[in-house]
Amino acid sequence: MTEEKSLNFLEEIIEQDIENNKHGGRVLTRFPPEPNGYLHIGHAKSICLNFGLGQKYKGKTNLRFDDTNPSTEEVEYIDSIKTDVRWLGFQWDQELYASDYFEQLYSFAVTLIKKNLAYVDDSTAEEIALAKGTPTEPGVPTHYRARSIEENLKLFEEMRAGKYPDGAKVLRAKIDLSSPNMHMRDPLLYRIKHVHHHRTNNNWCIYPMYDFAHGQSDAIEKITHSICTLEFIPHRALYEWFIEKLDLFPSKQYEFARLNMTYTVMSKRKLLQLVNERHVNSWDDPRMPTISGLRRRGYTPQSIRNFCERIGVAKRENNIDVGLLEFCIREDLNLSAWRRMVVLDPIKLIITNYPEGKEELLQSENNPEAQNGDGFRNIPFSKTLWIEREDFMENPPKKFFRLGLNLMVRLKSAYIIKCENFVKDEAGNIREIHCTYIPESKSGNDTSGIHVKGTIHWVSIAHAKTAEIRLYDRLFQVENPANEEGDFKDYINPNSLQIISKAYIEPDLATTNNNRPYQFIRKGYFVLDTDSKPGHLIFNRTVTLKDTWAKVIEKK
RNA sequence: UGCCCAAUAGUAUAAUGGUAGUACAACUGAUUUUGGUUCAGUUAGUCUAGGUUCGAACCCUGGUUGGGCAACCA
Repeated sequence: MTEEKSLNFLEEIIEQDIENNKHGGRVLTRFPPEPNGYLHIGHAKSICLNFGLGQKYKGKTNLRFDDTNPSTEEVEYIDSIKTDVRWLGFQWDQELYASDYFEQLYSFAVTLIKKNLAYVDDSTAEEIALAKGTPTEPGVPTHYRARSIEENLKLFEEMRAGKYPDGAKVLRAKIDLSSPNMHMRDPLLYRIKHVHHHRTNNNWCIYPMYDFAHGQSDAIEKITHSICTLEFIPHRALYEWFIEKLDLFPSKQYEFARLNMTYTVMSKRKLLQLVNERHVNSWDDPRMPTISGLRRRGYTPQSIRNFCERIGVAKRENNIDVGLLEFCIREDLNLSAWRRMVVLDPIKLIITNYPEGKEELLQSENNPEAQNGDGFRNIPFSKTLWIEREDFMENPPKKFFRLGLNLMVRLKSAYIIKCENFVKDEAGNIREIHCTYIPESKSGNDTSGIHVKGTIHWVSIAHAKTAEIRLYDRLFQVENPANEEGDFKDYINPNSLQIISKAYIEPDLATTNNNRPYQFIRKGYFVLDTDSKPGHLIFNRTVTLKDTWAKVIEKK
């Protein structure tokens, strides 16, 4: 295989396996979420990895819900996970559930008991934890470890039959209480939980633990490459132990480093806290790193897939610059977003030599980056306009290519104007800017011979419509909130959401009613929010444009 | 003071015993009716000490640093 791009370590393993005709060259991966929360950008990395490997090596990928803990899992999460995976652009081969295998897993457990490799332990959770020892001291057996096979068989059956209350007994593997790997010190296989399960209802009151369910589920499905995150490395020995002792299909587990990203948190627990404690409005709040949040924010599946491709895959702990994600969405939107003019912070501009009552319809391209231009729309022009307050300065610094006394700029798709005067109120605030325009400088038909450095956006006051605009910024003020002293929530950015209730938009934009991304010229990329209604448009800012001028100003 | 994993520019990620490369970020400049885009360029890296070798980011040993492991969570 002659690839220009180098392979990541998983691709290397798979290509070697294919070369050695392992599993007849077959590749089958799986994405195994637990349905107890919403998917986030870190899951996107795993999804792109698993489905991507399946595609690349002409294999398949299953979606398997790891639903072995009914006390935290809900159908709501299953639906959102399926929606998010599909939205990202992936198609699973089979939709499966670990709970589909409960009967089979039970018989696996019986097999282990019969081989004297598992036993029922009546100790409490605390007693078991204590008897396990510590990483530096070996564990000791509880006296239940010596139970006979017959007794274990009987007790385990009674556990299933519901004879015992929650916590009364557990089934444990009998491995090695002095293993340096804590996970091999007689790990728990089954616990009693008299809880309704969203798929098996009340059929079961004992549920398998992750370690006893995951690997066997992989084996049952004949998964060839079971890819998980680094924290499961110590579980691998157990994973292989079960497969060996039960003589199952030899699925192999491989581990990669999970995604971390600057200025956000990624653990389900922390995200749940942000929602429950109302630091954000919902799981799909556009400030959340959840897939649903990113979607609502205006991120495209393509941009997220590109991001996951660019960050790579390795075994090293990482903290990816959120700037890379922002680069990926700008890159994508630059090619597709229609340009529109919107004034967020308005100030009135009067063109003194433009006839009162005159109107012109000016043409402007929807997207200068699209090969064919993607068409045009008309924009009404008149004597009085809204422009951005920050595009005028009373005392402009050098290289300020915008408006100031006697300075000239072009009004995008319209005329070149020159600032002649401005009006202040008693408080000293600038209320109006007075300009003259140059009739020969009309866009597309400019015979004036004048060249100006700056171009600014505008909206005709008489024709402007309004919309609510929600400006988002990073949710946290520090790069790695989870690693800071104290509570991560102390580092929440108080200005992560700024609402502009009344921005002026060009009339064409007021008719939008779809998910099309827009670039508000010179301001950023925006998309209609799900709260938006025909009479009350709401736009979310997906990301700002790169702003080198802001950087220059900041330095001064 | 046990076991396991990792260590390459600011952030990620390649180079698999033979020229340390790519992307983002940063910085210059050109182009531009978006201070956007595009284009050209610059800065900047092998944790450390030994060893093997003609030759080491890569192999070996010790150390250092970071991370993980003792849930009836996954």
